Amino acid sequence: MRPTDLLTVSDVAERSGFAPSALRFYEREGLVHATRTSGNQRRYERNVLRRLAFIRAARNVGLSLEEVAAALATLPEGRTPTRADWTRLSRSWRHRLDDQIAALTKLRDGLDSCIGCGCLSLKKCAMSNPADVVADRGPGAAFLPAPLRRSS
Amino acid sequence: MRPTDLLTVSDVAERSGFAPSALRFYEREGLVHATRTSGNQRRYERNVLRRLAFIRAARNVGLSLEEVAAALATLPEGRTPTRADWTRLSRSWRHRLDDQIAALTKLRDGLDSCIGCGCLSLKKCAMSNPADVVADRGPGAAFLPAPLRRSS
DNA sequence: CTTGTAGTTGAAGTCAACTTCAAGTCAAGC
DNA sequence: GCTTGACTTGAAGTTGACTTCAACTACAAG
Repeated sequence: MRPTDLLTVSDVAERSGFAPSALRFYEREGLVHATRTSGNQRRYERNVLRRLAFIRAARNVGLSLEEVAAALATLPEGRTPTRADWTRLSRSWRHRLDDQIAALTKLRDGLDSCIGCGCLSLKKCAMSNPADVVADRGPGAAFLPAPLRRSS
Repeated sequence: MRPTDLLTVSDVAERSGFAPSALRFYEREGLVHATRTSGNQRRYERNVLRRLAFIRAARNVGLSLEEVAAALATLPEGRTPTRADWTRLSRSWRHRLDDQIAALTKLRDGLDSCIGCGCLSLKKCAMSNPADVVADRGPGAAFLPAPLRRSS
């Protein structure tokens, strides 16, 4: 589309759905990389789109940018990541999603009994204290997965 | 436990699991109410614990404080809320949880096929674009329920 | 009455994940 | 070569839900 096959920031913004400001932010945070023209404008290689797709997907799963960065850092340095590389990164999400679904399901089922009783007891109600645990705010047993958790 | 049956801020903090600072914040925001001693210290009625239980539960379901406030505002002014009042408030969460669970399940199932293909295509992959919709950032079709959504 | 713990306030800080702004520079079509 | 729109930067602002701080006051046990 351009003299070379490099993409401008607005190309990438349009194709990835991320705002240009987000792209710059991600670059500052080390999540994506861009080369520069002689005039200091960003030029992206096409593979950045896959990286951005990964980032969006990871955010949907509930990963923080920090976690995403850590995951991306495990990609091989020298070569272009293969399909298998991406698959490896995605596979761990399955677990995370299972956990999230299980937590919400438990919450919902707790709600069913809660509607029956109308109690909202702090110590007993599955909705406000879903794991049947007396609120112990230690770092240990968090009921909801991080993205859903309200810690205090 | 005290001369009257009124609770101090630390009583409530301990029993509800909310930090005193959160309790003061909730009071400023109009979510809970406290009377004052002659020396201007807060004294809570016991029913505040139920209100706080509701707040915690609502937060777990993914409601914002603003939504919680709106829900609490529908409670009757004059009388102490009945079991039926709380039940009515809780009932609407069932839907919300169902939506959240459905969204996550769809995401997970999308992941299964995604692991198979390793594509992470922006336009096609269920993980980064789970509703099979070209990213249209209008206010309309949001894939995930609000608490899970990453809007851009 | 003294002492120490618990409580009070408004203002400011925190965190994540960006967005917005101002002031200026680059690239491309005519 | 000129104009116009795209791009650059660092700094500051945004949002939600609180937490932290400093400076001060209240309450209850001894």
